[in-house]
Amino acid sequence: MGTERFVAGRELTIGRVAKLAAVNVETIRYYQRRGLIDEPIRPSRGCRRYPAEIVRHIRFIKRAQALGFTLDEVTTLLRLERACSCAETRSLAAHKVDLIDGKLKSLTAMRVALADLVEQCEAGESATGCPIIEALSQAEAE
Amino acid sequence: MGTERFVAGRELTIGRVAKLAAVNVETIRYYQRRGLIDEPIRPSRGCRRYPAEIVRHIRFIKRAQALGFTLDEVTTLLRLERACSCAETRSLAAHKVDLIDGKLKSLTAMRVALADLVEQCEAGESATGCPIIEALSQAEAE
DNA sequence: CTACGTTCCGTACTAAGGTACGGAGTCAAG
DNA sequence: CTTGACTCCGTACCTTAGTACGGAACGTAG
Repeated sequence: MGTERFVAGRELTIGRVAKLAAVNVETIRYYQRRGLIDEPIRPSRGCRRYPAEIVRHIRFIKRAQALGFTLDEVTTLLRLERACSCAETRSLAAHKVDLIDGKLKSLTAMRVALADLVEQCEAGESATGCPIIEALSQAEAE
Repeated sequence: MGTERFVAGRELTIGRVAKLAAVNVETIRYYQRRGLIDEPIRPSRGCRRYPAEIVRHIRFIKRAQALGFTLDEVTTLLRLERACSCAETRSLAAHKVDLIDGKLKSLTAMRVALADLVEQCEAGESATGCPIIEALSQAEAE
């Protein structure tokens, strides 16, 4: 059964970190490989022990992702955090807002077009066939 | 008269199809592998000849993609087209609209959160550090 | 006939963000 | 000491929608 023993200094095993941060163990290893989180000093023999802080770190990454940042951008964000570069951080975030606006625009257009088709289809307005299929089949539409 | 043995000019090489449909030759081969377009009967020796119709087919696929359908869904769409299943098609499209709505919602939330942070950052409201970094670092935010 | 351009075909690679696997090593309880 | 869970590590695989590559066969203009 459970074999976790907490040594002085609240050091965690990777499994415990994974549980606390609600991610997969493999994800943590992946983040280490990508340089997103520090790899703790590994005893020449034995398992790594992580400081409790690492959990906060992983949650930082996850929150950034939830805001639409890629892991590459998170890497930058972490660098900026260390450098206390507020202006650069802001510019990165502002750029991200622009990207999101672009996505919103095209997604909205998509939504309108598709919802229109569904509505036409429901209204049975077409004499010849399914309006959705017809729209897709149009030679020059767009 | 010439070198074309059958119905002059109606049959196309893959390269011509690609040009007419504005896609890569490899894309056509890829669609064939995925079963999205019919593979023309290949002469035991020699290159395949495509009916002009295939171009309309590929454009159908591209338009469906532009509306947010994945290629798997396009496969279904093509099946529904053949089966003339208007109701099923509509249900697929309606489901897609719902998915898009979900994406729009989360993207909008993302946009609001990020734009707020950028604004706070510009206003220099934080005494302690970059509001963006701070927000990401919050232990229990959200 | 020859040269050059296409086509054919399988395989491998791309991005992004992980997940899965297998064998060996480690750890702590009983 | 044994057992069983956990960890380590590299590598392979997943998704989606293609793109790239390389050698061989084809096909057509000159």
